[in-house]
Amino acid sequence: MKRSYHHGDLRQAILDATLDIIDSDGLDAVSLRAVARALRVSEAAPYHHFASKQDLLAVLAANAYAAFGQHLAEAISAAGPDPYERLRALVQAYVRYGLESRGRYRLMFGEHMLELATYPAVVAAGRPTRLILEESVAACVGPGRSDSVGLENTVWALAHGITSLVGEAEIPTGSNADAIDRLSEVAASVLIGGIRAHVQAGLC
Amino acid sequence: MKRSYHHGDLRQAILDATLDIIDSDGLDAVSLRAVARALRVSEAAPYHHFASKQDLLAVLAANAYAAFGQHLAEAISAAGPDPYERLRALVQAYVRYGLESRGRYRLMFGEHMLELATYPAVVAAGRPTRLILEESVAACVGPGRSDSVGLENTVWALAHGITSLVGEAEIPTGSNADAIDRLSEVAASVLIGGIRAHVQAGLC
DNA sequence: GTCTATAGCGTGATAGAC
DNA sequence: GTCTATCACGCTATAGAC
Repeated sequence: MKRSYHHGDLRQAILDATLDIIDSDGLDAVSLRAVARALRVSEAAPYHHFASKQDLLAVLAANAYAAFGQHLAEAISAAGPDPYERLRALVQAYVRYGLESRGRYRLMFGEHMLELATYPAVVAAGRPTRLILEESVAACVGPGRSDSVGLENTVWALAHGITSLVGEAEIPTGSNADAIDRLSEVAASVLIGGIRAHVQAGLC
Repeated sequence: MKRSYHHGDLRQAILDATLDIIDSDGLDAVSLRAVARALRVSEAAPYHHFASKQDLLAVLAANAYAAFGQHLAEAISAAGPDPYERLRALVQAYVRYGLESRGRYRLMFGEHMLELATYPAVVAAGRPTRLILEESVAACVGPGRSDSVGLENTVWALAHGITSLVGEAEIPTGSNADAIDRLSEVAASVLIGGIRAHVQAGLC
């Protein structure tokens, strides 16, 4: 019986269906009614598994961090031993992923996160991803340096800024992957040069 | 007669009331019905002056660029003659304004701009603001350099990234203005160091 | 414990009367 | 130029069937 969602299958089916909608039609296309329709279930059914649309998105956002973090970690590993080259690869991979999976990226870092920031589970799930950022920056500035949280946030903000502005078509690239890579490349170079100078000046 | 909106007063009243809502309750609080209620006018009345909510927001977004650009220009002027110090002031002013006027900032650079990017008037209105960015970067790299569009976008992305992440509480600052300024300061320093290195390497 | 049916309310948008 | 319906659709809560 395909539609026997009793015994807990519906919860996972809702998560899967919502992710499908996010990937195919974008984050804004998500509505609990659309999810219910896709699963041929009543409009109220999802509410027995998620108290609100926000709760559902919070779970999905928490899940999404794992895939994102793993993607970044792999890109860093493939970049070799030099910490600055690894940082460059991190920025490049961050932007690429954010634009190729725009729905999921917005799910994790979009404007609705102001409300989702109140979910401890979401915040906790995002921590490993930020740890990758921290480690990447720490590897550049060297051990024993004083806190480099400002640098980490700078790296993050730059990667997020490119992803957002290109994703919103404010920086026009015509979805040209090469143009996006070039922009990431320039940004990463500036970042690396800036961090080098910052470290040499003993500001960190 | 206070409520004689005939003869075109209503259009301006709608623009004013919407901006009031954006400033006081945020961009998400805007609805044409709320605007109509505030003006004690029927729910359908706004539609005779703006074909859709998007059209209304597009007009406001176009208007908002002027104030933002002027704010940035003033901050740059007050920073003295050194182009790098002016760039630092630009970043600082950008982030401050974006967070102090978060509703207006999202109106100009938020996620809904993907749709508004199709409005030629909006794109045109945003150009002067981007010109300020271009000139600020050009003043650093010096005249006669080849195109520095990558650097401009890098500066913009960093400023936008900080504004977004702090605004969405992803980078926690507790609305502490000093913490925000410190972050902008570090980011601007990295940016300046990176651009200097970029220029010295002859990459621009 | 799981799902359906229904209803309340807010929103964007349109048609036709004044 | 404005108003009074009216429709379609979204989120959410509640009552009740199984």
